[in-house]
Amino acid sequence: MECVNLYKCLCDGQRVRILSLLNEGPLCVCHLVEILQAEQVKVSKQLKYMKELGVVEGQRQAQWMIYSLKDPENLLLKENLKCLQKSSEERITLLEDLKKRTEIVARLCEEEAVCAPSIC
Amino acid sequence: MECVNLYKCLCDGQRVRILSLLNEGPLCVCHLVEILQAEQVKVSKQLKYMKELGVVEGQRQAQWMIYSLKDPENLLLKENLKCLQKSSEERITLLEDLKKRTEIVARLCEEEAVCAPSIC
DNA sequence: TTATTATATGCGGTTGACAGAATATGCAGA
DNA sequence: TCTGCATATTCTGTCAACCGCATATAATAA
Repeated sequence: MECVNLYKCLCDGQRVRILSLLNEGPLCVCHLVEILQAEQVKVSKQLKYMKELGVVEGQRQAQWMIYSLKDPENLLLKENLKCLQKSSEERITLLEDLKKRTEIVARLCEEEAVCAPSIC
Repeated sequence: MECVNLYKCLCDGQRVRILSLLNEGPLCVCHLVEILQAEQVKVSKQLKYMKELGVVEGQRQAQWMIYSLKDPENLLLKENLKCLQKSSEERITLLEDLKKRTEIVARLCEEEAVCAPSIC
């Protein structure tokens, strides 16, 4: 993946939040929508945009789409997320997102939800 | 400066090269043009773009404009440049640019050029 | 003043990104 | 098969970004 493509993703606040979430592990669209409190269409379009840039990838699991980072080891992405989560104006939002994610994942595992195997 | 603005700068190869150069210290437009082997108009426009985003700033020195990073200590920028210079596809280009810069700066100091005080 | 060098701006056109609204697809269960 | 849920795509319009070209400004030197 070209670095420039990664930066194209990072230059939008909502995409940063999505990447920060996916950095912790795969998630399906409906949970992203829930965490970000955004419209489904918008989230879906952001994911498509990042997919075309080779930054994320999606995998169908029954009627859900599970998205994940294409290269979870990508140093450039990880460094940026670390930086952003530490000291930016976005810090609070990103940390709250991660907290919500933890709750959702716990809930899914407990309920043994259909999409759980890919996420937990 | 908002992080998003920095990423907007980084998502273009030529701007990355300019930032990598300015990270070593101020430079005037004509030397950027020389190093990047690009048209003056284009470089000037890139600088204007980054100036409006609050990432670089310019200062007139006689008939030259000396550009520099607005916040030379910005961690996010420095980390990204370090990453890019180390392990990316752009590595070779960036390092060659820095080499050319060293030569130019040495030349300017030796010649005691008018713009030297701001650069050396 | 005029000429020269360095740099910036304005204009027309093209492409890219994003929004809102509507519609389509894919899958599962009855 | 029909229904419902989750997700994606298409369309239209708008605004941002970028290009090439021409021109303007700013400072200096002659």
